[in-house]
Amino acid sequence: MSAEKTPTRGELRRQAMLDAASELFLEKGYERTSLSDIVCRSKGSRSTLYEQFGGKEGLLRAMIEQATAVTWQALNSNTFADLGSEEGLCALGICFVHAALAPQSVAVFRVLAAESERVPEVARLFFELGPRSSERILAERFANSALVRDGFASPEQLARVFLGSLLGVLHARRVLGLSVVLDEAEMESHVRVAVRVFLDGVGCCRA
Amino acid sequence: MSAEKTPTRGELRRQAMLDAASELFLEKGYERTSLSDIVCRSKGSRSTLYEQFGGKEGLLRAMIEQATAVTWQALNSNTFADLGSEEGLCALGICFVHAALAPQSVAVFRVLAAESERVPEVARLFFELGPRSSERILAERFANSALVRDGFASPEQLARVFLGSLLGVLHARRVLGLSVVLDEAEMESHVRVAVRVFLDGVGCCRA
DNA sequence: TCTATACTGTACGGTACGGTACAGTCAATT
DNA sequence: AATTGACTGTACCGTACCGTACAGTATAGA
Repeated sequence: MSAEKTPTRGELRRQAMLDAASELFLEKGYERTSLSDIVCRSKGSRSTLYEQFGGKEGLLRAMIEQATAVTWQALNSNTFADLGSEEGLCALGICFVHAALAPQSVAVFRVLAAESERVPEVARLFFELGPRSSERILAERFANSALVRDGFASPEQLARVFLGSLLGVLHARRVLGLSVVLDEAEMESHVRVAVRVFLDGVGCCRA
Repeated sequence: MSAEKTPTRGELRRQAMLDAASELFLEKGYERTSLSDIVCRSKGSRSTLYEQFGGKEGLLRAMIEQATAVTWQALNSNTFADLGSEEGLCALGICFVHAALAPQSVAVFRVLAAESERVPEVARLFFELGPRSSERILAERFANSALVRDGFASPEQLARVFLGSLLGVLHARRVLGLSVVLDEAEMESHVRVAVRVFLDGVGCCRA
């Protein structure tokens, strides 16, 4: 449908190496994954790796850029027309949590947590394409919305608070490797609670 | 005042090494910090390091356990009597954000993000003494509180949502090394917004 | 002061890894 | 089938690091 040609042999090898690197970085971390591991799993060769990526760090960048693009694609391509409504916020919320907790996303986050000093521009790219993008979308909508009370909080603050409440401490759990698997229903339930709290709070209109 | 004796020479050297390791792991990450770096900065010797910690991984454990205890001490020792009120929630919130965003805490998180597979019990310890502890305190209070509407959400869900909203995406920023320094006033403002949203929401009582 | 203990400083072994070189092999195109 | 370019497999170099050994030195207690 799109302009995709049948991939050349080189493109296939490249992708196989990216996939292998992605898996291994997830399993063992960046520093503890050796080039030989990657070459071995990708069934490619050392020489090709150097031709394609120029070295270990080049492979890291390529892997992160691809994983980021793939994982957050849905969020950035979606227009999210009705962000004022509960339903609209839930839709974005579910999308956001999916993206943030996806195994690939967690893998990238782990690697960047350890290596951000060394590849700061990749860390920035990940954040901009990922969480920051959602933050911007939300802040913009909030700014033109009746949701924001005058002088109460900036749209940016509200966006941060809302997105944080969606993740709760689930992201930290995942990154630390402590998480039980979160099934679809639990996740959706969590998002609904967060959205309700955000819109109506938990204590008002009650006493 | 307490049972602290004047520390022995050994205890002093041990602490100097822990401090040096803490700084270096923060600056360069665990894998990229060599024992020689630590020995050099601590002005100690290689032999002493092995006597005290048994190796690099022992040093890692000791450093994380100490940093965790120190950083989250205020939160776990505080009783937080009035968690039903806005003021009480703000007090806990500020304490929580301080603990979570403290440089030492971020350093530990970074290391554990990369190494959690290798020292899972340390990762669990960090989480239990840190975020999980706050989650428990809150959930318990919420359970005995008028805050929780019947059938709306479990106390645990609310605690997760609330703590997440306190952090927003600030923690991720810090861990990825992207954060501008957050001054005290901004932080407090953020916490106040989060607490207000949690209690009253942002859209209710309005239309 | 004398002695036992603990810390220092340095050197070394073994290993693992990143990166390079190069000869051999395979695949696509004509 | 021939040719050209791309991929493979392996061997190798330099380096860095963990962990150990050991001789020398400072410190605390009798």
